[in-house]
Amino acid sequence: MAYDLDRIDVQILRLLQENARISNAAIAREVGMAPSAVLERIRKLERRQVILGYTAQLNPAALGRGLTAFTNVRTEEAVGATEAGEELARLPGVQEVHHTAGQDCYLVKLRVADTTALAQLLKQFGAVPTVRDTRTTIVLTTVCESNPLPLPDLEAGEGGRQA
Amino acid sequence: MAYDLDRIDVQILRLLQENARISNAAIAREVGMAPSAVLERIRKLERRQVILGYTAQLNPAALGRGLTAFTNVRTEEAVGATEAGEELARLPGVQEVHHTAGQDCYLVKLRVADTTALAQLLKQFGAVPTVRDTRTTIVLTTVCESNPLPLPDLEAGEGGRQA
DNA sequence: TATGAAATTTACCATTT
DNA sequence: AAATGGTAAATTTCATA
Repeated sequence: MAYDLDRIDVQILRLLQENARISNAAIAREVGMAPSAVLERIRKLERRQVILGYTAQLNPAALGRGLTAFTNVRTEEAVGATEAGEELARLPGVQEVHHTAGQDCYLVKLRVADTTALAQLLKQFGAVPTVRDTRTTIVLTTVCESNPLPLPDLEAGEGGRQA
Repeated sequence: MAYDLDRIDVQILRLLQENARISNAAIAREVGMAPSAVLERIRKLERRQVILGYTAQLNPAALGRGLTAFTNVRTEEAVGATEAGEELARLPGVQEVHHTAGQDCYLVKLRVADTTALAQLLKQFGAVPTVRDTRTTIVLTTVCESNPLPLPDLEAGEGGRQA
């Protein structure tokens, strides 16, 4: 159930991960197939949610969100509940919310303009029910973000055909 | 210098962030402009690095990387140095590397298959010069990832025309 | 910077193998 | 599943405003 991808699927994924705006025809040339066949594979990958979507990577600093931070949010939620996390995720500037093992904690990735905006956002965190406290780590420099996901390198099939 | 974007640029960015594979023509229809004008704006946004690229969002679990973790890596580097971070960033499975304030620390986002693969990757971290120790937090569930970056809502210009 | 027209390329769909 | 072929649509360049 995990992945029934063949070599061509992986090639297509690699190309799309590298440049999501590449044309179908260009993909077809790269993989040595007819464009219609490539299109059908892409549609299938989308349908099976191997591809979740396509997005432009925007420069946060150019858009007035030059400050990145990670905040650990401790809550008093029941075990396994994620209501607080979902509420945090709705606040503008919150980019990721992960529920972590260890303490009853969320790890939240933030994009804000400056420390003033950070303070305002953290204040909003405090207003979310069950939030007990927060601990924030400010990012000084980002060495790398959005490294590509390593793709399996298959010689041929991988277990079988695709559905 | 930060952003000389007008309302139409922001509209274009919003559409591309939502679906990077949207056609030029569709963008043009949405913003009420000729496709050629939209194309030129996109090229300019790319040139000015407001748009950094376009990427497919892939499902890590479907690609055999169902385990997400964040690792704090403490190093003995000189202040401001990022060689260790750059080396960490080259290891397959490392998706982000941020240099953080507070301790001499990197915060690293990982995508691995399972705890065995995690152990192997952390062992590689230990082999990087100046790395002193690591502390890893495992993600149980991800409430949200890749929330869109909030875009400025401009009524008209914002300071002036674009370069 | 925007438009509109023209040439090229692409996407899409029905059909065949 | 993949290729083919035909039509509509989109991309891109360029002249012009």
